Amino acid sequence: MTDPNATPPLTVSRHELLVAGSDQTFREFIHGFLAFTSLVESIRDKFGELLGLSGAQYELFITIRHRQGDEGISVSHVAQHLYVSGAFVTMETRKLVKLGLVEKRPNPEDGRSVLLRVTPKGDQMLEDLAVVQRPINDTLFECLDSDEFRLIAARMGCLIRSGQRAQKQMAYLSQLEETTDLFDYS
Amino acid sequence: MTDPNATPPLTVSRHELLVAGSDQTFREFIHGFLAFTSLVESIRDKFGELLGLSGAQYELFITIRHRQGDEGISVSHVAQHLYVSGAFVTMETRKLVKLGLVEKRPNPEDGRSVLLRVTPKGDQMLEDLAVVQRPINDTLFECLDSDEFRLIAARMGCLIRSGQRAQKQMAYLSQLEETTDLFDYS
DNA sequence: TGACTTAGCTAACAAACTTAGGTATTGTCG
DNA sequence: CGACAATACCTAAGTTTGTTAGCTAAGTCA
Repeated sequence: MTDPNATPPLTVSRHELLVAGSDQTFREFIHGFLAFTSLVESIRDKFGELLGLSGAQYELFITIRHRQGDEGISVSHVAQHLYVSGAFVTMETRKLVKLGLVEKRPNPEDGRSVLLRVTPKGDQMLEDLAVVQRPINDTLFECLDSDEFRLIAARMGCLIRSGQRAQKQMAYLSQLEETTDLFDYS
Repeated sequence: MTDPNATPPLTVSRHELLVAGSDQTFREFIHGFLAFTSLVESIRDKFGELLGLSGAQYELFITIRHRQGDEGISVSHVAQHLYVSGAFVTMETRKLVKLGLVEKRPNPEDGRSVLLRVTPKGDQMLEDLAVVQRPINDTLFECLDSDEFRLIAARMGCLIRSGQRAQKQMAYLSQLEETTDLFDYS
């Protein structure tokens, strides 16, 4: 028999993430974070729509521009940054190339590799879009003052690295599960 | 002819979000935020997998528990919180009901409405899962100290409200576009 | 009562991916 | 050098994750 008054077990243990010994704040924070994420994604879909792109295509597009450097970025590197399969990048990139927004050229240093770069037309489209993005982004982060924004921006790199560690840790744990069947509720 | 040395237009204008008059930090922040979001989502998919659920089902599942209160939550309210269609909630909920994790009962106060609630079996599964979540969540937010965590957690509500405003603003602007064809690059 | 709106369901479809399997190229090691 | 594994990309087929359209039942309100 489960005690209906039992406190559910904590979903975090670091004392920095507990408030009065409870993970309630953390749980609220996670749900809030996910809700905010949905909102940001729906807005990004609209940005893409203005350019005639799907949300995924738009994300691919701005990722290429952000990472292209002087020479361009390879398909596999884009896939790594977006955490999607290379095959998906190949397929969606083809559409961007067809639209004249991205160009592909062979990597002179590696015959297997292809370098992706945003075309001048693509750059122009993104510059035009900024007119729309500006007021939306201003609204989106209205809550943050200068110090708060800088703090969070400065933490992003660390958060991504810790996220990658957590992801690996999770992969290990879930592979462990496979062999022990701890969660077999069938 | 486009001047290759021209600075791209700003994607934000609030001075709080600009660093030395540039939106470079903001752009990095957005890309970092999206990358972090992908990592969190991939981890959540794994949590779901341990319970035999897809990522979307798991998200639905924990959202029902989070919002059910004493009486349960309606299909349409869940859909609103997750920003998905009611039809999708109906379909995925059916699977959770079949697995015995969620129960549906008619809303005594409204014959059209159905109330969703996590069953004791479902609660037990989520409690067992906490053992795995704890170390992963600890790793995921290693970068944040107590003050930073509390600050960000305290800002979530405001961020969601501003996100909703931005979403409406965006819907308005994009509907405006439809009639003016400002972004017709065809 | 009649006209409209809302809640939920089903079915058909579209979008956003993945996996499997192929080819060409490169790196490595006896 | 030659064999062989690994890497980069591509294509095709399938899966997951949603959506829209249209229906029924129930509530709202003049």
